[in-house]
Amino acid sequence: MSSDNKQPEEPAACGPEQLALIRETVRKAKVPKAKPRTWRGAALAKELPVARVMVNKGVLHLDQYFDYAVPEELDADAQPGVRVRVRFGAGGHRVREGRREGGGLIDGFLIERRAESDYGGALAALAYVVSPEPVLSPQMLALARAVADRYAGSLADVLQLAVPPRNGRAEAKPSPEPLPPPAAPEPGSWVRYGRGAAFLEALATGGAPRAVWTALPGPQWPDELARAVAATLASERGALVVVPDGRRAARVDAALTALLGEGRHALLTAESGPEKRYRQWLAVRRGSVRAVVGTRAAMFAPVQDLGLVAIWDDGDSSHSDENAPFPHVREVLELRAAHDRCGFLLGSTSCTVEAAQLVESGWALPLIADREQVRKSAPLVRTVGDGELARDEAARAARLPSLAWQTVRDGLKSGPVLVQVPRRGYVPRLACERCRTPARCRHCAGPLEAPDERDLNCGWCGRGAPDWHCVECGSTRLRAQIVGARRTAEELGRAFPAVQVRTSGRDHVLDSVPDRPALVVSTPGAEPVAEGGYAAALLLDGWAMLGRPDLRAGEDALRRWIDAASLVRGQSEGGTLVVVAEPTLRPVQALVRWDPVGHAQRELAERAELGFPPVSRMAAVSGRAEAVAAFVASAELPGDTEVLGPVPLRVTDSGRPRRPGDPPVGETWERVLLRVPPGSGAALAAALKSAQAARMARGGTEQVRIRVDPPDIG
DNA sequence: AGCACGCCGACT
DNA sequence: GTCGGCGTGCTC
Repeated sequence: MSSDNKQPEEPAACGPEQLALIRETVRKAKVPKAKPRTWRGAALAKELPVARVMVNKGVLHLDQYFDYAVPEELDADAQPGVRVRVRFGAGGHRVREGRREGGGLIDGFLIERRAESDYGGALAALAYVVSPEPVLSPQMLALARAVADRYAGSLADVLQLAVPPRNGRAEAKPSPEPLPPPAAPEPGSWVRYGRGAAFLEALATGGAPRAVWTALPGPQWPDELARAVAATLASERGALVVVPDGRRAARVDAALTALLGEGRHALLTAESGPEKRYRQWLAVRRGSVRAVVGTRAAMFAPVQDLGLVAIWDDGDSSHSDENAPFPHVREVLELRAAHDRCGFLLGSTSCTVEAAQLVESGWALPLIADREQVRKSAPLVRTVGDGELARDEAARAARLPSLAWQTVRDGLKSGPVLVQVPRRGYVPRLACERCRTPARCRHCAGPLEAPDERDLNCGWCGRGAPDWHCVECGSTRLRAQIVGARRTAEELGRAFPAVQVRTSGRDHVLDSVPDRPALVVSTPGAEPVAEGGYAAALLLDGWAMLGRPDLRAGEDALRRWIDAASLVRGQSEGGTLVVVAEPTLRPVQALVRWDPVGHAQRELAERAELGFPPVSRMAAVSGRAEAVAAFVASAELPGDTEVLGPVPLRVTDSGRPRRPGDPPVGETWERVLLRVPPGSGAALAAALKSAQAARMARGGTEQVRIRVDPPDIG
């Protein structure tokens, strides 16, 4: 019985639940076009008595709507976008003690009101409207659908990411009155970039410019982002900035407050609790606040009259959502820019291949500074190669080249010195022993792996490579680099006993260090900011970074080096950086020349040649062997799809905690990679989605996971 | 996923 | 005759 329910589940004696009774009698009689039956004793809404509802029931139904009748008493509240609860499930037919039973109450979103339904049967009624707050706007629905399509995922999954859980207390509070738009800001340090001021001007006058911005090293970028936001607000439109972590969100937040004062922007991060977060989200949706800065989940923030979407540091892996269908912030913001016809700004001190592709395709314009500006803000970069290290007797003993010793010693005279060591657990990729060219499969160009000492096979298609030889130099010997950087850092500390050694890493991250001599040992991404800039920096074991079995190894290494190098004083102030890595390698050269864009462009050209993402698009299908095989066979893949594999799915790091997406304990899984040429990505996603839907409809109980743009392809 | 309906074998 | 096995299919 429902008498103890707090929610208005059974609104009235002859409320919607009674309607189901009649439904029993009508059920067998097929009525071709179903106007909702005018059930005895139950008044329906006079206008548009049908509610189309997106039912929140996991993967089961892929993007299917269900029609419900709207009882008269819910007519006013049952507007498009509100949360509703409905009875759903086969149990709904059973009647006991004059009451409809079974078919539990589940959540849904009211998508639209209609005059009639195309469903053949009789409609159940909405149980109740959770709250009249329209949390799902038509634009957000369209965006969520586009994201679901792009990633072969379900709309329900995307909506789960896009609309935060309700909090009644937050909803009851009225949002503050919106402040008037600010005046257009001065360009500030944007003048350092060729078209920087013009970009702001375009935003301020209601335009929708799109740019890939290669930011100069230094602390100005939060202020520059804030000015782009302010310019957009000045045009009476909203703006959204997504950054990788709370630390950087706080910096942009501070810059916005400095520029605009309080009340014009919201900070949406996971750090504030659910109530506060939902309150801010509502303030944004209701139009009280027109600018948002936040982390990943903020990519769906319901900013009204969107004029600008911006992402900072798109190469950072936290821009990839951890939940199905694993959308990436950059891709979602691209979709938003296209849907809302708004401006787009991708900023980074480095450059991803995807960003280079946006420029190359002409979709976005580059915002770059001239070489003179770069020289002013970046340190002097010097390299020590492996060969040099081998020749240097002293270096071999101490495992550190003399140039590095010198640089540290000199640096410590005038300030802190940063030592970047790679994180533990990097599994290096196989490469030619002589020239370090990565070992690739002759058939599909996937990465070669050596599961045991003697066998060599491809990590993508699984074919063996018994007679491998290097395509560049002909050598037949492979090598995998062993890392000893942590120890090197310890030795360094012993070598300078008078100097304080501080560490920053995964477990505890230092925010900043004071401006006095100290050795600061840090893993990539955890580098503290030095108040006056580091006097020098040492980047150790570039090999470990470059040798990771990942398509992005080079790009990631360069990004992390640039991040560290950005904390060092410019070369005009004596800032020096030494990187221990082969100077002939592309990412190393790019660091020396401080040319992340050139690096990404060359990488892009190579990917196009080899048929790698993002030029081609890939999707991974994983599950038990038979399930994967059956799935791939049943999918009507585009004609130009290449099927690579299957290969056994290995969990590389046996000690690491289990993650969602890992196979269930005790099961052995396989993975197939699907690859399509440019232009067929949407067709591939659509094929995968409909194959998955068909499988579900057939009652496929076994798990088959689909991931478009898989992150971990050697 | 649940959950009911349905169409075959051992029981009062 | 009818109780109940779980194979199939539906949920507005």
